[in-house]
Amino acid sequence: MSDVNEEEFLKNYDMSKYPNIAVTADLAVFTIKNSKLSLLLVKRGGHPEKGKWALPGGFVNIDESIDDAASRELYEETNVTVDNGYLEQLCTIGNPYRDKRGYVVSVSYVALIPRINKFFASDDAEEVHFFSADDVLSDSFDLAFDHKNIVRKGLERIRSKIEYSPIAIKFLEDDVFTLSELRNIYEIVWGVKILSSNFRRKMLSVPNLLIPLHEKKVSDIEGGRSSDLYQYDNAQEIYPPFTRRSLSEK
Amino acid sequence: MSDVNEEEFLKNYDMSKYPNIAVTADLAVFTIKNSKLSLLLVKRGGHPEKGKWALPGGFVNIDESIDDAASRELYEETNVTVDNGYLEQLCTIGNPYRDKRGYVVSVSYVALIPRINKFFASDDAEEVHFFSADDVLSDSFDLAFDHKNIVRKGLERIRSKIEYSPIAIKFLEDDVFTLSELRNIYEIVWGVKILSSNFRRKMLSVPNLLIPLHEKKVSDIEGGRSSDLYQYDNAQEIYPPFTRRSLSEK
DNA sequence: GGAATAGTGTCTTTTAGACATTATGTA
DNA sequence: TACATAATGTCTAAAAGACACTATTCC
Repeated sequence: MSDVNEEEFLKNYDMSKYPNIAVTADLAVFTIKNSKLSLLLVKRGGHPEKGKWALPGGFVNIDESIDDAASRELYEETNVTVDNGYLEQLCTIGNPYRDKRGYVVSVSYVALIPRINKFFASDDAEEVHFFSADDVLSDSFDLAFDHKNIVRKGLERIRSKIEYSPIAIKFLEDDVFTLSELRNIYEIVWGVKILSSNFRRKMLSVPNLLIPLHEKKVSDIEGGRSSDLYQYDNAQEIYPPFTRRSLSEK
Repeated sequence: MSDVNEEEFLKNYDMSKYPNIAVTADLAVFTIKNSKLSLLLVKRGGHPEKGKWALPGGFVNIDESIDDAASRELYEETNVTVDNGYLEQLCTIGNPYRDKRGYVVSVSYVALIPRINKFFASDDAEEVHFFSADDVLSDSFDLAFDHKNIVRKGLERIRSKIEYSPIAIKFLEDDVFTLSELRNIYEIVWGVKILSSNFRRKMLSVPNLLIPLHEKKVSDIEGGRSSDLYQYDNAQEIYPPFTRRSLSEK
């Protein structure tokens, strides 16, 4: 091989010599809806897997990062944004068999968002809906491609990550909240009952996790003592973690 | 749009309409060498970034999964296999700027292998070498592409994962080992000193982690009481985790 | 007052940090 | 015997599980 420099090498470089691989960004977007952990799905409007429910997502463009593609595709298909939520990469699946169109790599993400009402289908999506995560993972629910595996993995990611990271707060609809509301998130995500006194002690013992506002929540429809309000401070971790291992089933 | 069925749709499907994106599998392969956590790097034999040290890896073929490509590329470039080690996906980076050749997505992996002597450069690699992980991450060490970010992330993945997963054992060269040898792995990976009595109590308290062989290790070069030998059983997790937070610097 | 939920206090168990003591090998 | 490391035991502290009890709020 002749001793070309890098500039020369790049000038004649032919990217098309590589296999024809397309890349999608797909998102498992979770929220709490009707006291259930729920997942945002879109009904596919086009082939393949037409008419099946699938994770929102789509092909990465040549001029954007995969992370950017994830946000864009979510917004284009469902009009949902993760501005007040949490978004992290989950895993990447790539093999010749998962998509009949050809070799399609899926880079998947997990998102946590507060419950919202402003979502509606557009672009390729024929319909958009939040489903109970349990329902989606049941045998009778048919998801497009290998998206059920991604959902399973995403769910486990969330269930384990709220143990040591304060991201459960991202499910809350207001930045001012009560300990009961936060505890409720944990109970729903884990499907367990948590003793409120122990939960309180734990959360308040984490450095820089919660700021007490010394205000009471204005009474809801419920009977019972009104609760103190808190705000998220800036803790990046919950240490020691708040584990779910020894909690009893709900 | 006419109402074609899926078969018809796929027959005329043109994958080349998607952006020209290439996918690589790249590996951060760690081992313990000279009592240091070390990382396997290859010196790039071709453009771009020619002559720089880089993670082993390469382009995914059209007929293989990304996971398979990772193992294959590692073997082709370095003749290293992870048969007795551990391999997991780390993260995926994709944007238009990270590779001058074009849009190249890197799917990265972390591997843990016992110390080996049987590695040598082949294929694109001009040279193969294990470097101290600390050296690689120092400012003065120049790595190709954004591989330093991957190394940083891989190192943190390992340091946190050995807390709650028994993968530290994958660093050991023999499937029969002493508690001191295992403790030594933790001390090196975390850069801390661990009290042997507490380490012993912890490890032996994890259900199904270690099988005592009721044999002594045949004396090494050291003076001191000879130690009991153990084997890994089948525990998939260390719970409660063995945390590094309160350990003192080495 | 009764029901429901919030908040406080306390007892106990589990787990881990620190370190003393004993055991067993080599030089 | 001196020394080094392994193994055991013990004291203490941190953290969490369980639960009793008090405080508010709505009806």
